[in-house]
Amino acid sequence: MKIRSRYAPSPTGKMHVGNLRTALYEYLIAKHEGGDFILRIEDTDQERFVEGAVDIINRTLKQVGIEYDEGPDKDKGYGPYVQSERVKTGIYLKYAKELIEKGEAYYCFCSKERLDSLKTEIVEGKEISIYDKHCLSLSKEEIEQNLKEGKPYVIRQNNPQEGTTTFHDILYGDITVENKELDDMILIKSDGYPTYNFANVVDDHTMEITHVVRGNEYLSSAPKYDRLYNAFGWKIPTYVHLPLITNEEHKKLAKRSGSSSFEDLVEQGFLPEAIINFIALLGWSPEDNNEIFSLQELIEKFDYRRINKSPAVFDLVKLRWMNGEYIKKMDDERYLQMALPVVNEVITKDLNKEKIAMMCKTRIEVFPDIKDHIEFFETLPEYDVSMYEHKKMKSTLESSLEVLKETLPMLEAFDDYTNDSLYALLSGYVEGKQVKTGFVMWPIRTALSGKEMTPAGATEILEVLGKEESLNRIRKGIALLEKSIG
RNA sequence: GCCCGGUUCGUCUAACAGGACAAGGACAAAUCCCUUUCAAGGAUUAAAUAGGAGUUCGAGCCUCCUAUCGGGUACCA
Repeated sequence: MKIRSRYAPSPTGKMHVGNLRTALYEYLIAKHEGGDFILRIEDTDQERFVEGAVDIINRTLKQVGIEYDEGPDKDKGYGPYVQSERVKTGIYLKYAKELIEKGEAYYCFCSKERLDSLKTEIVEGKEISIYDKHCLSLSKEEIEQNLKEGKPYVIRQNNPQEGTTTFHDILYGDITVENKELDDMILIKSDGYPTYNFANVVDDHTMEITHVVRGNEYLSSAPKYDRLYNAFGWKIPTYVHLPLITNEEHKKLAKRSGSSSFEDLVEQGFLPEAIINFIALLGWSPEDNNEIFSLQELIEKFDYRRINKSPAVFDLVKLRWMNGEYIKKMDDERYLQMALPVVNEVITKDLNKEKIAMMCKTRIEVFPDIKDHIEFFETLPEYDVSMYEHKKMKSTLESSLEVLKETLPMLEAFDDYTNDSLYALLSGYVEGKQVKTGFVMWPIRTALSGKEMTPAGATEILEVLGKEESLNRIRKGIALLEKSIG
């Protein structure tokens, strides 16, 4: 049978990485076996609906390269694909009534006040309430009467007080619960909209969904789903409940953490393909030891039976590393396209920006990292004279001063400020002096940059800075050293 | 409270259906090589089966208890 998987987000705001992972896994499961991936918008909660959230979903999927076979704008006969539109077709009410007839559901006219009075205990700030099946005992006449009067009602699932229900999850195996633990959850709300729980079951069935991937938080309500499916006599889809993603403190990744949504990450300079790659590995691993995968490779390798069931910490450090790997592999054209804007933010002088950008390619993990690397090109920072001392280079204040003083006239007399020529020039000096290259390069680089580390060597910096600015900086270095030595 | 889950190096994880006392890989860390500084690249090191019982010839894999983390207990999804 052809796999039909679905991603069914609620348009309530940003795309949380947990949701993205769900979408990705749904997509991979389907595509791995040539199935269809469907997008369905679950907007049954009008209160939480956020304007523009659907756009975010669409944009995100597009950016990461997940294409759906069916969706709101791609009806293949199972539409509509937006639940609020499905409500208008009367589909949910129809099925709810069917359940009532079967005795698996019932009308409930209880007022909010009565419901509140049921809330007996308060544990850790949470109110515990169990519906007492009050309205189950209503007679047919009473129900008719209430309905006729237009009394607001909801439709609740009628769960038995005895026996057990077992449902099956691909990862967690069989989970059995006592039926008395199953509350009579609401299927149809008083505004006529179905609850998520009910809409989900109806839609998954009518859309012939074969595989359902969702967060762990639904594990508890899963048995109730099974009862619904069984009541209708429908085939239960394959369920895959995913472990949650936590932060470093092993707490649920909060919306506010600043890096919990796809957009946040993109804003921080992460590449969509790196994010997808990283997220795929949160709870799943391939058979071999590879870690870098394109979406296409993921499709080929993904086997949902290899999903892990323990919670995963969202490790930003590793994501940064992975992003760096992607940057290194990027072709130069695309790299420059993304790097140049950052360079331009920092460098206003007329310098070779492309060259500057390219220097950073193997040194950054995220594009904004470029800034710190290149600021010295724009302005020479104040630096401490002690920076001229370097054990490994055998560089001291005195030796640095000597090197700078001796190379200055050479550089003044030289006009071909290109890396190779400059390197040849200074190499000549190095040879004549019988010292290590670094012994000469260190003080020059220091004078040019005022930094302990730079994305390029001395001669490259000379080239980019140009003759005039370079000489100025070296003279400044000499002055600093002379003043310090006294 | 009640119900349901999870627990392998600091982190992500591997270990075929319980079978080798070096429990593998990656990130991070440390050391070394290379080097025109720092990276990159190469090499190496340290680091884990939550605790306790039990089943078994044999347990990270099975059972129970404890601890701990999480989820649910909504006219939210």
